[in-house]
Parts: sequence; C-alpha cells; structure tokens
Amino acid sequence: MSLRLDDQVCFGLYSASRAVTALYRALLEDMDLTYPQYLVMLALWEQDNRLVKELGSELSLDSGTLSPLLKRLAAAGLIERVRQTDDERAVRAALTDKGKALCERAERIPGIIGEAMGLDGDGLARMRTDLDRLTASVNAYRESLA
Amino acid sequence: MSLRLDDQVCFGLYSASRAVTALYRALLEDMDLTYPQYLVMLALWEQDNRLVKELGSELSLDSGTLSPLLKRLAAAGLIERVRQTDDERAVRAALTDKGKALCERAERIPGIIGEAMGLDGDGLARMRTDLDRLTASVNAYRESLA
DNA sequence: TCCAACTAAGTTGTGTACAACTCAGTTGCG
DNA sequence: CGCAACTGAGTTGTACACAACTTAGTTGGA
Repeated sequence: MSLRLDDQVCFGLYSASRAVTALYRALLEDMDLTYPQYLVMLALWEQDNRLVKELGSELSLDSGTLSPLLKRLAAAGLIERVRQTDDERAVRAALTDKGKALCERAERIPGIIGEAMGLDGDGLARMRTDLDRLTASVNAYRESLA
Repeated sequence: MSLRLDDQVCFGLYSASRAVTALYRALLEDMDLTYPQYLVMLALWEQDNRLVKELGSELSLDSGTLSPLLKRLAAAGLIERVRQTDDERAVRAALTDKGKALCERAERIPGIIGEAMGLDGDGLARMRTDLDRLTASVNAYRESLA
C-alpha cells in the first residue's frame, strides 16, 4: 500500500502499538490482565489509593473506559473501590493484598519487552522522546481545532 | 508515573497512536468514516476489488474485525461485497461510484496530519523506519514464543 | 474417487475507546 | 441562603481488536 508518508507514519504507529500490545497480551495472560489493566496496576503500584479522576488524567482514559475496567479489577480481587468521605462523588482505587502481591510477577515484563523491541538504551530513550513530542504536537493541533 | 524505560516506550506508542487516531476521527467525521474504515478505503483506492483475505494481511486484521467493518462500509454505500465465482468461499470488496468519489474529499487529510505531527520530511521518514523496524522486531519475538 | 485436512469468511463473546448522557454531590455567586 | 453551574463517576450505545468457533467450499493424497 503506497500511502503518503504522513499516512504511513500513522499506520506505522497503529501497527507498532498493536504489535506491542499483542506481546503484552501474551506476557500478561497468566496474570489475567489486559494491557490497559496492567497500566492501571502499574499506576497503583507506583502510588496506591488513587482517584479515578487521577488515573484517568494519567492514562488519558475517561470514566467510560475506567469505570468498567476498575469494576473488573475489583471483581478479580486486585483492587477495592473506596468512596471518599469528604467528597461523596469521588472514588479511590486501593490495592488489595492480592493486588500488591501481583507486582512481583510483573517484574520480568519490562525486560522482555525491551529485548523484544531490539533497541539499546539510547534507542529506547530517543524513541520515547520522539513519541512524546509527536503526541504533544498532535494533541496541541487537535485542541486548536476546537 | 515512573515506569521502566521499556514500559515508557510502549505507553508512548499507545498514547501516540490514540492521539493520532483522535485527530483522524475529527478529520474523518464529515465523511462518516472511522480510522480503520479509512485504511480499508485507502487500500481500495490504491487497488480496487480486493479479497477480504488480502485486506486482512495488508492491515493485519482478521475476519472478526473486517467482516463487520466491510458490512458497515457496504451499508454506507461505499463498497459492494462480491462473491468470487471460481472460489465460492472468497469475497471481494469493490468500490461503488460513491466510494470512488469519496477519494477526493480524503485528499486533504495526509497534509493536515503531517502538519499536526510537527515533523519535517526527514523526521517523518526516520520515524516511519524506526516504527517499522520496531514492529518487525516485536512480531518476530512474538512468533518465537509460540 | 473419496474424504480428511485445509481454507475463506462469518459469528460470538470479551474488553477496550470514546461520545453522549445521567445522576448525585459540591460550590460559588447574587 | 438558595440555586444554577459545575464536577466525578457511572451508564449506554457504537465500533474496533482479537480469540475461539462455525460453516461452507476446496484440495491433495491414499
């Protein structure tokens, strides 16, 4: 398919993202986590007891995605949803012991991913910088449309 | 969220892909196309009358995704699904006149995307190469697991 | 020739994404 | 104070992705 270069980069992003997610799927299978669920767990391992709203802004996911996702993590016994007392609207996601324990089994994953991507430290760092810049640029452009 | 660098690159890919898709969504809105639908239309504008199987291998999508997607494109009057006579299992997607005409309205899109990404020609080319390499590497690793 | 293995497409079920909406709770301002 | 505007979370509906399965049609080898 001979797309214009701009379209090719977008298709490249789409393909790369799906390929990486597919690898995560294989690695997360025995932990019964999807990639977005893993991202939420990472955020909670980093800092427990987060507001749904905080998780949303960190992962750029809205309540339409997070609410059912958190419900599934709760059903799996990995987190509990705690309604805040001083603001009855807000809900915090808190790790259970089982959720905390899962962290250990996840430790091997980043290394495997890094190996699979076939990039050295510099390559990884550069890719990350480039992607962040691109995302920021695209989001800024999108804001400017509204 | 201080992930390991490997995880950061993956989250960067995930974020970038979603940001770009969101921009496409805005640009494709008045054509009533989603990004995956646009990819299929691009493939057909490039070469009409493709087997579902061919579209699938080009976009790395299986029939579980393509069948309903093509059904929606057909319902919108952009394509027709033609069962092949020499192999009754195979189905070709063929552009209608309306589908062919839509090409013109899509012409402005790559330019806008390019501008939004904020990269020059070299930057785009390099990004595309890097992404393709990364996808190939990850997919190869994934194959090696099975 | 015959049928077991294969193949193309479609179906079903689960889990994101995301728009649009509801609902309960909070806040700021006249 | 009172209430309109706002906010956080959840719900509903649509459209991917993808695994697992079904169905119909094809093919190759005993």
